[in-house]
Amino acid sequence: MELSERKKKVLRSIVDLYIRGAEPVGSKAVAELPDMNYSSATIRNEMAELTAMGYLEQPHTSAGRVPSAAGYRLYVDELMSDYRLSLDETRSISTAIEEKMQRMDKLVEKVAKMVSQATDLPAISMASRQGVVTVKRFDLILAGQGSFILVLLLSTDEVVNKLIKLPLEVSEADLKLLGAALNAAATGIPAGEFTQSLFDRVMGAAGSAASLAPVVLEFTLETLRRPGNTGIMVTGQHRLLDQPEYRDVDKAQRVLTSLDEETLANLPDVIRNENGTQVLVGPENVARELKDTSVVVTKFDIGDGMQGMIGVVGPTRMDYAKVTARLSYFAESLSKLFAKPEQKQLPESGEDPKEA
Amino acid sequence: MELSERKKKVLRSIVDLYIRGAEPVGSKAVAELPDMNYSSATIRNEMAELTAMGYLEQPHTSAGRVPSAAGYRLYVDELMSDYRLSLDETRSISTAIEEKMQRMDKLVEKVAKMVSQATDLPAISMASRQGVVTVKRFDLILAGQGSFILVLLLSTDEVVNKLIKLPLEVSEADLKLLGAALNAAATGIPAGEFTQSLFDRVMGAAGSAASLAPVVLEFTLETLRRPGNTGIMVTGQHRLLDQPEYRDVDKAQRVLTSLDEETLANLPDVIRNENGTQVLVGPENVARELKDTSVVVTKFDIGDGMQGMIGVVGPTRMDYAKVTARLSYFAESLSKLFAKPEQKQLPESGEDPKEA
DNA sequence: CTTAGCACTCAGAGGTAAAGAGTGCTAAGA
DNA sequence: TCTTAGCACTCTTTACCTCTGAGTGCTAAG
Repeated sequence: MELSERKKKVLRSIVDLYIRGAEPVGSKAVAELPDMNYSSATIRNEMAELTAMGYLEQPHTSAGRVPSAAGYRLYVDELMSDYRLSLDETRSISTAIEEKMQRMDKLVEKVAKMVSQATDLPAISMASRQGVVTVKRFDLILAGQGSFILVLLLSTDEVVNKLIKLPLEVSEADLKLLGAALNAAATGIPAGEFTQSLFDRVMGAAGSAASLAPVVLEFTLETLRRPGNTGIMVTGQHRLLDQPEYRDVDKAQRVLTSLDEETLANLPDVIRNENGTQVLVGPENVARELKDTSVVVTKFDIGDGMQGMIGVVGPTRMDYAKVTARLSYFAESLSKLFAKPEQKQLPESGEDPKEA
Repeated sequence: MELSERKKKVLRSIVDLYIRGAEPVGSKAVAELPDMNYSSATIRNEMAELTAMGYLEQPHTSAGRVPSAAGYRLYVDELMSDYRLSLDETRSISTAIEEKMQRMDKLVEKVAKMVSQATDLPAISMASRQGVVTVKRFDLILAGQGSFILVLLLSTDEVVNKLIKLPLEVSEADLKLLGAALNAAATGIPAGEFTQSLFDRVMGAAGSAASLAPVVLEFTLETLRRPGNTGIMVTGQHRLLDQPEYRDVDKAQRVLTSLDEETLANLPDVIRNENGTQVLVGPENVARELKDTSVVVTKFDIGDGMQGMIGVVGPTRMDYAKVTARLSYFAESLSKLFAKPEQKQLPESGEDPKEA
């Protein structure tokens, strides 16, 4: 059954008011809104019906109404007015993002921090690699007695390296031989196709350097297999305590705990299919602990088959319009940033360093 | 003035009781302890004196006593009984640490998680490089049209790399030339001595590849300068809310906020000089917000001029004996783990990969 | 269909009294 | 001289009460 225009207006007003005030909304408050041309009694009737229909709830008889999960759902899907970012907001977001940054995952993490700050809520973030990765090129560099550096250039243009120390002498010639063998047999091969026969082939071709091959191949396999996900990061947990609904320590505790743990690990599954910004309202959520908690997440591409996800966790009452707006803007900025890094200065490049 | 044995005993009992109960301790409770052979009145007298001496405090007239900062200090320094880790505890700690791990900082972070779990308190961690770093060796690898990989082997045996993309064609010969120039002029040089004349020298020696030199040198300088610190990580914040003293949301909020922020940035300074496990009691602490909060930290060497730090943050009342024991054990295990990695399997080596 | 009015409900604030914990001091006992 | 029992006193905590105010649902009039 479709809601009347007036009901929608009332519902929207209630959610809006509740978002600001975090307190049950009474008929009078709604009636006093500037563009609400009905008396509180009329509003009361509408509210009674909305309650019967399940869009509103009443904590106790003499309290105002609070939106139910269904109410929020409707609000998010249909009623929510677009929140326009002010010029100031966009500006500060943009300049913050443009800061030169290095590692992709660090960047996403850093952005999450900014999101958390911008929304005054805890933020979650994740960077993940999508699709299959292969090695584009192997390089082996002699690095002294019994040690050499293995450098892998991946199909994603990531560069990965490892210093390998062995209890046996390694010669330049051996490395060359092994390098050639690897580049011939193991480039362009996804982790799934690293079979025994591949190992054999490389070892055969590597001649005197055959004994080095297993170490190298194993590391390579490990690298290719490495789940592309950087794991979910959570930042700004403390901001949750700013929210009136978490003045109750036990509640806050429960939510914070499930944020910290691996509870969020299955979040990606929930989100995977959809694209863009999406809102998970309370009960729809993964963990039981997150009952009156909502999650707003957004996904974005960052090129080279990598994907990022940033999101915000907060009370179901949170200001969806604002949060969604901010989040989308961040995501978009990030996508753009990664889409055309070549337009930047010389020293800019896709990849990066930093080690153990 | 030295305390009488009995006073010490009373003080220790009070701290112990307070650690368990988180509530002011009365004379009766102390008198009822099994090995306390005095009546509550006697204890009361002792307590009055200890209060006068500043080791105890009284929240209000009719409440029991609470240890003052000085009281804790004394407790930690002299009175605390050794907490012996049970076999179970050591075993679970050891096996957890022994898990094969990759990046040093990730490892330290992971250990922090375990510490947090083991102590039921938030944990902080940091990995830092000590002393001056130089480049041991430069390598340049051609990686396609207009791009090459720069690989730096550092004095710490870390390997750092960067994929550099340039809008100009690069030849194998150029790279060789540049590599030679770099290895001749810029190895063994700390960041502080990267002068203009060094730049000039490399560029002069690089001939046709001179144009590539600035990018490479800048990145190198950046790498060497990069503060060795991985930044302080905080895990398990939510556990703070388990502690009765943080049932007050505002308080918890304040502490959590200052944990999250850069407040901890100057913690290293406080700790730098000392070695081993140390306890910072309340007021001694860095941030004002951490007033009735204590920090127990421990530092340990992990070879190659790297140092680690793990610690625990909790109410001043925390169980110092237990926490200190756990922490020391973790630190020791980590030190050992890093001290002799060669005893492990072949593929084990000092360094590692992963990029972004 | 809208609105004014009214009786009713119920959470929360404020105030008071009783209970309970712990103290300091005094005086008696070892 | 040191220890301990006893007691008056202080002060927090808790329970309980009342009162207030917000908000409701219903009814009847416009």
